[in-house]
Amino acid sequence: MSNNLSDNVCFTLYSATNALIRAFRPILEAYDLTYPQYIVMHSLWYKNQVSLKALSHDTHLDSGTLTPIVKRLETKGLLTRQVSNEDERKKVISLTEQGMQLKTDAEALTAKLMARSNMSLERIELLRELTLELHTDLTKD
Amino acid sequence: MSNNLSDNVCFTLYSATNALIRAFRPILEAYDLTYPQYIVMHSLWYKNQVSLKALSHDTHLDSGTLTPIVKRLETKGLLTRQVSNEDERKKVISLTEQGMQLKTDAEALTAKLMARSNMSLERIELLRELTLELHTDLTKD
DNA sequence: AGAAAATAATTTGCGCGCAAACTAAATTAA
DNA sequence: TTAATTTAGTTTGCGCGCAAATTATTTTCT
Repeated sequence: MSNNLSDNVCFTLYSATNALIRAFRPILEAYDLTYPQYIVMHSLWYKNQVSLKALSHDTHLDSGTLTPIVKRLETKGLLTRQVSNEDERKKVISLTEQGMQLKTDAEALTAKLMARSNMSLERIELLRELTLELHTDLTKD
Repeated sequence: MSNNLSDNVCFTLYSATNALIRAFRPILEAYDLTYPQYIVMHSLWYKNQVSLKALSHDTHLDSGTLTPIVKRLETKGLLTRQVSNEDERKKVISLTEQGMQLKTDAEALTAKLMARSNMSLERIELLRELTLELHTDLTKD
């Protein structure tokens, strides 16, 4: 029977994620990005010229969440949105030259941030596996 | 060198937390609570009649986040906010009878939710320890 | 071909999460 | 004692996160 909030895995997961995004904020500010925007850029560095639907699949973010994020990145000049030729419902999201140039600098930010924590690489990798497993479990029905 | 988003512990942590809150939503809807509101109630079931400052410490939530959450819980009749007698800057947050009655039903919700995942109790406990460690690491300076 | 259903993206509404600015009360310093 | 500083809580502004409603296009059915 758990009474203290920290005995509760949901609470510790929730708190750790908030703390992580908070820790990311000042680092990402140098690139004028929020964490969700960084996720989108990261996804595009790996796989460019995708539809919003595909980007939603890759980032695990809702299309209603993604539309305004992508618009803001467009305003910053990091990507473009063009109506697809084959299917006019779709939009093709493509990195600009400027958006691609961010990659070199920004791609290693995660390692930089995690290095600040005192966790060992083994425990970080374990955390990665467990959160991936939980996400898979929770989204598979 | 990681390229795929799922290779990134920050991303898996972030996605798992979003999925968890999404999974919680329909369960908590029966109690007319959001997940952060549930955290506040849980904290008060454990330690009642606290200031906003103390509640902020216990829940790891910002005072600017907490004020509107607590106000909504007050509107629902689950708690009251009274100016402290000793220090008029402080407000004493107290559960109402209705707020206390929720406890019995709602306290076991986490277990109910986690049971839906296929993770073993050992791995859930490991995840709890790792996220607690990460949170401690990230908030200790 | 024309109607019905499905799909892609946007919009709307609401509740966070938090930095920053603000108000009011208490404490400390001069 | 009164001025300066600190502390508790609220407000404001912005960007999510997501369910639900909406618009536009494509596919499927008859």
